[in-house]
Amino acid sequence: MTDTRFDPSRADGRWQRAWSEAGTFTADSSSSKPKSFILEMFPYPSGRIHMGHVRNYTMGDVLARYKKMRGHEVLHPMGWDAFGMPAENAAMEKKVHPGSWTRANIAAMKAQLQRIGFALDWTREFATCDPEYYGHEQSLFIDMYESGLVYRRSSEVNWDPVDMTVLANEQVIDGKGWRSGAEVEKRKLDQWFLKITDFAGELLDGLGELKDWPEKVRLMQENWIGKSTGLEFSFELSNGDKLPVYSTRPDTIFGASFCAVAADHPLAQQVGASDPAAAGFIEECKRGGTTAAELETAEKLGFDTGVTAKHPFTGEPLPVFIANFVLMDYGTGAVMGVPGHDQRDFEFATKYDLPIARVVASDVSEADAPFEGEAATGDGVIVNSDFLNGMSVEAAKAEVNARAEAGGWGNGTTVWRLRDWGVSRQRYWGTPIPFIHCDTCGVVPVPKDQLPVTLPDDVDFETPGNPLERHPTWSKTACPKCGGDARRETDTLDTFTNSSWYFLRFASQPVDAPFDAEDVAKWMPVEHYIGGIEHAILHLLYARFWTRALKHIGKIDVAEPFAALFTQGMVTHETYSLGDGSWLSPAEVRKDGADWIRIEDGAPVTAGRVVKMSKSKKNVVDPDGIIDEYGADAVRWFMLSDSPPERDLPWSEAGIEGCGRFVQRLWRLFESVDPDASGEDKALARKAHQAVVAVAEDIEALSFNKAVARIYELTGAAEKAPPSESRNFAIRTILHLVSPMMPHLAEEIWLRQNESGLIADAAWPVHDPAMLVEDEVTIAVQHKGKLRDTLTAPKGAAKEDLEALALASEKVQRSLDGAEIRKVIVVPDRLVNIVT
RNA sequence: GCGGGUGUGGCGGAAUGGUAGACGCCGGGGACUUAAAAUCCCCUGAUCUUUUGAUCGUGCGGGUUCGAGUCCCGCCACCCGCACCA
Repeated sequence: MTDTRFDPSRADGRWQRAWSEAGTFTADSSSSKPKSFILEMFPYPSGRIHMGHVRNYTMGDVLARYKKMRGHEVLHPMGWDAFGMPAENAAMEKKVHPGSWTRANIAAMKAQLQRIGFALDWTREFATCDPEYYGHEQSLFIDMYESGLVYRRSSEVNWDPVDMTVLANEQVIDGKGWRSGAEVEKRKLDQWFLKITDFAGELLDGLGELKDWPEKVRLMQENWIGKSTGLEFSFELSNGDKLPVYSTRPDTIFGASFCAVAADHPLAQQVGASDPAAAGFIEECKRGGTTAAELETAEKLGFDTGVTAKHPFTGEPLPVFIANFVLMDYGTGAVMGVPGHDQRDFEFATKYDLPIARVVASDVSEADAPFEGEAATGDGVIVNSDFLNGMSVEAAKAEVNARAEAGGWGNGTTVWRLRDWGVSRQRYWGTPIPFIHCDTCGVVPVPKDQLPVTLPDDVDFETPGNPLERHPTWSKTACPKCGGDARRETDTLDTFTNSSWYFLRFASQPVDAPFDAEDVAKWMPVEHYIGGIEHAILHLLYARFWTRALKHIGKIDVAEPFAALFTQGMVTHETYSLGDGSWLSPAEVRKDGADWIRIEDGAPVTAGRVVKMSKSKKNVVDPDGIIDEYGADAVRWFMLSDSPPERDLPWSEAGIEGCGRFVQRLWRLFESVDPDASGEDKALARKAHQAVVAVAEDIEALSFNKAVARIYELTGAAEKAPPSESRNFAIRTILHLVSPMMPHLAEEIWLRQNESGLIADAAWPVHDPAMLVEDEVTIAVQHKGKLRDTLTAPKGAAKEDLEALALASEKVQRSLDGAEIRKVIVVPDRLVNIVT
């Protein structure tokens, strides 16, 4: 029975069921095999799987299947990052409960993932909105609270007036909410915080050990944590108070000509209270835009408070300004202004006509060198600075720090840019914060035997704001301590907490605890974590923090959750637009000669830039339709072909067609095996052995595009070769090599070749090292640095023989044209270069 | 402004300092077919040349080297991240 075509519509489902029934990809924690935890960032159940998911999960899938073939016990799980605002928005717009909306999306997306044939352990599937999951999260949150890692304080927060919620600093982009895009306001609220700043140093130092993380991500986190060292010291003010400031350049202290405080600094508030002009200026500062463009051009503005600060060394009085460029939430919210050596201070001093002194110069003789329109921020020697004169910048810093500490007016300190993580959200669809407010006992954690604190189902989304707060009964409870009337916390946790420990729950999921430390130890850390670069800071930093925090409180013994991180590129597509600027989807247009037109009415269409697939630009291609047409294997193959995985992958109709053709090409190749063929084809056999090694190396380096190219090469060679035992061997090898990438086709062939069991359980082919070595090599012959001829020589030929062979070449002789040979360079097995 | 990345045919991209363009896509020509689809074969960086072949060619300008896409110095362009962080 010879079928001329592979029919994915029949084969795909059959094998997906076979794997599921056999439990092929169920991970066994008690296995004695080496363990591999392969993880892709779990999806938010938005409704549909998109091409970005497909690419992400295909990469992880190839790794997982490959690791299994190499004899590893593989954990490759999948779940749902199911809390979040889209569900509440859907509730408001479509009048469905966030829970049912989310569950329906999960069901649809799971079916889509299963159609692609991913080697996932579905027995460990969970959604973060499962009460079992968030109940354990509540329990961990209480543990952290009891260890002092959770605290509550009133704080000015970023309030999103459209989503009616608080946003973390990280969720404010250019002064606007990351989701709503609305201008963020400042509000004071009682908030829950996680003490990520306790771990700032650890999180920074830990980056050094993450050798298999992209340099880019490590740098982004490093900048985000933002360590700086300097001197914190106090000025004595003319009004009797002290003004603490922070500076990284105490060496320039003799160049200080003013002080400046933030608009919301206590001193500014104090002055503003009695001086309407000051109050007006403070208001103006708060109104000032915070977008990049506005900051770029914003003028440095100040308001002289009339208060002066006494210079700690010279005793000179320095004017104290309220200034629009000083930030309250960094350092002490106040700075000393050194115009000569800080660009902002320079601009400020120029505007307000303050002295600009030089205290750092390239050389002592340059002590009076004028400024050239900007501050001198470079290195040099200290000048015009009394006892610091002649010192290097570094030595002067140390000297000033020492004198400040000895004098008791300052201390060398480290300042971090990282802020504590505000996790309170005034939303419904999230993990309820498991605390109770009692008028007598204060804030009391919910006793663990009462967890989970579950969300009520009967909620109203008609009015904006937090449905939990409006619920008639939910928040009413008894205090666990005194039994009196009390109120439940109505804030829920930021969804980033859900994704901060989910990998631990994948590794181990007992009923009565978040995880079992022993099982966690078996699987963690994640060997390969794959996902988008957009999580470089938030999710990845929070997950690192939770892991360290859980280690700190003795729950686990792992410090870093992800041994290797891979950030894959996006799937992109050309964009199409009409003359009026409206976007068209790829399905609505077609090519007409050299131009694009709308199919419907032939209207001319402009093909625009190739950008990330997005609903707004309509340049999306739905995976389901493509799978219907070409089958799962063709889609998987496309995702791995051509573009290196870290770069963007441009989707193209021609590309997927090519992949579909290749699936059929392989089918025909496998069908062409003549089991009775005999004879050796050493060159082909060698190619097969080489491919086994090369494809393995490529997969391990996640260079899937190269692995794909190697398989194409071997396939081409096998197609052309006459029947032989070697050819059958090469074809069998191809079958194994493609099986992680095209698992359905591979199973189908495996069955047709009467092999037993599933190829998914088969081992990676073993290569013969002796067969990797060529016995003949092609030698390039160069003259004047250019290629003149190539010749064939036995592998390992002597230098003299190669030289003689090269000189014997007619082409080489013609190029030499009788010139005198000065030197001959011979690289064994590679080339001969003749220098004249 | 600071930090990082990328730049190679018509396109996606290969290439331990050693034959630039593997592999795929597009395109051209041919075979098979009544025809089409499918499939197979050949060609496909540029210029010159009938061919043999020659010259040029990895963003730009220098340099190191017998030999540079690869190393060094100096630029340019584009993309990404951060940004009044004292």
